[in-house]
Amino acid sequence: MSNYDRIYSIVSQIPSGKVATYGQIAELAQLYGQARLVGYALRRLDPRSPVPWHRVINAKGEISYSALRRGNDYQQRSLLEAEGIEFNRQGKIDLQVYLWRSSVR
DNA sequence: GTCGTGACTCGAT
DNA sequence: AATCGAGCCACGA
Repeated sequence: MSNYDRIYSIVSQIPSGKVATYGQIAELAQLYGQARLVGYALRRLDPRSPVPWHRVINAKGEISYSALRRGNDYQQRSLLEAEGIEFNRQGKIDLQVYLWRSSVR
């Protein structure tokens, strides 16, 4: 089982209406300290993949932008809002409210 | 096999 | 509050 497989399976567990950070996913995938790898894995994911990639954000509660995504980041925000997640004035998500607390560990 | 890169994070400026 | 630099290491060319 590759690291990517673990990452995808964990991301798939995030419930609708909640979000998780890259670092959090890394920990759950037993890849502590390798948050970058999580982003790496999601980058090669297709936008129409079954994995809810849009529920993964950075530690600051913001959407991580990348030139390589070309507009998909805007779509991410729409998807999250459609699930009831709110963005504050600075385009940030309140992690205290929306962060996913995984039962597994 | 080597090398550059990065949807990140954290602590220090 | 905004920026910077270093750390992390699997992946793909």
